[in-house]
Amino acid sequence: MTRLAIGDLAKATGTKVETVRYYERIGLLPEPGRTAGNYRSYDDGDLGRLSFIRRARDLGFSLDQVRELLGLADQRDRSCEAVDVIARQHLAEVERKIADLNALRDELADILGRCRHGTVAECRIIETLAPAASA
Amino acid sequence: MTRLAIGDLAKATGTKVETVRYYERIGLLPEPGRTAGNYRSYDDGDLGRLSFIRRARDLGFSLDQVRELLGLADQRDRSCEAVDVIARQHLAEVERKIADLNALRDELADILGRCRHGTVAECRIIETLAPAASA
DNA sequence: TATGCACCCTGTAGTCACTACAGGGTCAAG
DNA sequence: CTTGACCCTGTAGTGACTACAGGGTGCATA
Repeated sequence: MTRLAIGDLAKATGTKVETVRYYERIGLLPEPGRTAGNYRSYDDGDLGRLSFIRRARDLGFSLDQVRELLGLADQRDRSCEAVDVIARQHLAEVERKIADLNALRDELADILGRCRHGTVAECRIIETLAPAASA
Repeated sequence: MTRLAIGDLAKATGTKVETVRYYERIGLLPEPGRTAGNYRSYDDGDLGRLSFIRRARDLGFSLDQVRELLGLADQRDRSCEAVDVIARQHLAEVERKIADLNALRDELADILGRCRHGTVAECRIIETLAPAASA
């Protein structure tokens, strides 16, 4: 039975120590056992759970979504439909963000393309930002 | 000479009243004059400045970048190179975010495509999240 | 005149997901 | 026996707002 200190757990999952304690504080990780010297002591189950959390975070799921996914992952006999729904919602959200950013990029590129590199007074970028021409 | 109450200014620029006060607090908007009843009183200059801020924010510039752009906009005789640099940096940042999100979308779509809609125990999504199979 | 209502004021705390201290304790190596 | 790496708790900061609580102002209507 492997016992891990918080630093080992953090390193094994690419997490900062403070973040591990933060996840514990918000109830995402269970309170681990303690050593005689009051150090947190983790096992393989904790390692798996934290890996799950980090992987889901890397995929852009919010901590609330991660919490739901963790809850679902434990009910092994249930249908995985709820899991699918969360992932699908997240995908839709990502696609919306991409569309927004694409529009933004086009607008920025357009503005930049019109800059003639003169003085601020005749700068198209500033002009675009201040539509009504004021101070 | 038009005099605007904070609510009018907010409405005219599509801003919330609290946000206007927040911009004042962080020094992005100057402290306006006050009426006898201690209400903030704005003029056209304030309207122009807030419009500028909102437009820049809509284009995704950070408040620090907005602060710089506002400072530059006032130096009408300077070269607009610094303006161009800020905008170019922002464009690069937006393009980086788009690339990241595209990669994320592909990964999510891939995971979702592998879901066979059975039980959680055999769910590909959960499996993908927990690479080492633990609880 | 009273009263209702929309608007305004200040100050503080909450959001999200961490991150960064300050000020201390523990433990193994040299 | 001391040095250094690690650990502990608790609090405050990040960005860009947003949301109260608890009060004051100003105008129209009954």
